[in-house]
Amino acid sequence: MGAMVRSPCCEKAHIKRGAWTREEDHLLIAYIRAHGEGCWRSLPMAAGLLRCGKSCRLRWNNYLRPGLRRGIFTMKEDELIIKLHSRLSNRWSLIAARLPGRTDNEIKNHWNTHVRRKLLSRGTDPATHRRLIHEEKDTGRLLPYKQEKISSSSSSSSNREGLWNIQDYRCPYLNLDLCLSPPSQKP
DNA sequence: AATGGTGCCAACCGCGCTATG
DNA sequence: ACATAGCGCGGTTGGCACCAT
Repeated sequence: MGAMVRSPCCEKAHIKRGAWTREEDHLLIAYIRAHGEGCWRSLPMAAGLLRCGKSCRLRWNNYLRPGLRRGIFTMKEDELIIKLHSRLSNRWSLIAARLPGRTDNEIKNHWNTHVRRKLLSRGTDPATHRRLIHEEKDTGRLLPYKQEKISSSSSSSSNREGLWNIQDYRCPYLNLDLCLSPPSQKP
């Protein structure tokens, strides 16, 4: 069957999946301490783990690697995530690169569970970072911004172009000096 | 106390990109 | 120039913890 373009990431035989145990964590940490991060594919066997390399990499990057700060996101982190998301959209790895100690997975989870709600409660569409509007017929329902609806607002039309209704929600991120290059990139 | 619903997060899946032979 | 392997990313989900009924 030549349609098989890609083999599965792990051999079918005896590969463990699901939550990592303490013992597995210790094996992975010990191996990487001794040998450094290298070839993920060959790591599991060398480290005595019945996992695929991908699973090891994920566990290391998202949970075990040194320098991770886990726990509650601060308000400043939240605001930074919102800023960065407004510029970078769902490019979580780029966002994570600007939040020391946070992983892309963690930020993505945090976004989906907390930040989206926070923005919605502010009347901001989390996908576009634009104002949500109330649909009059459908009481209280928030909809994504539609330009033709804005004329009913009391604000002057001078600010229309930006779609950011600053008197309702001040967007602190319009003048960010951000770029898309990795933060560590040499000038 | 038992059951059903919801929120959360660690981990998985599949795809695209890059390196390598 | 091409095929393949491996890695990294982002979307998605399984299953646990917690809460309401």
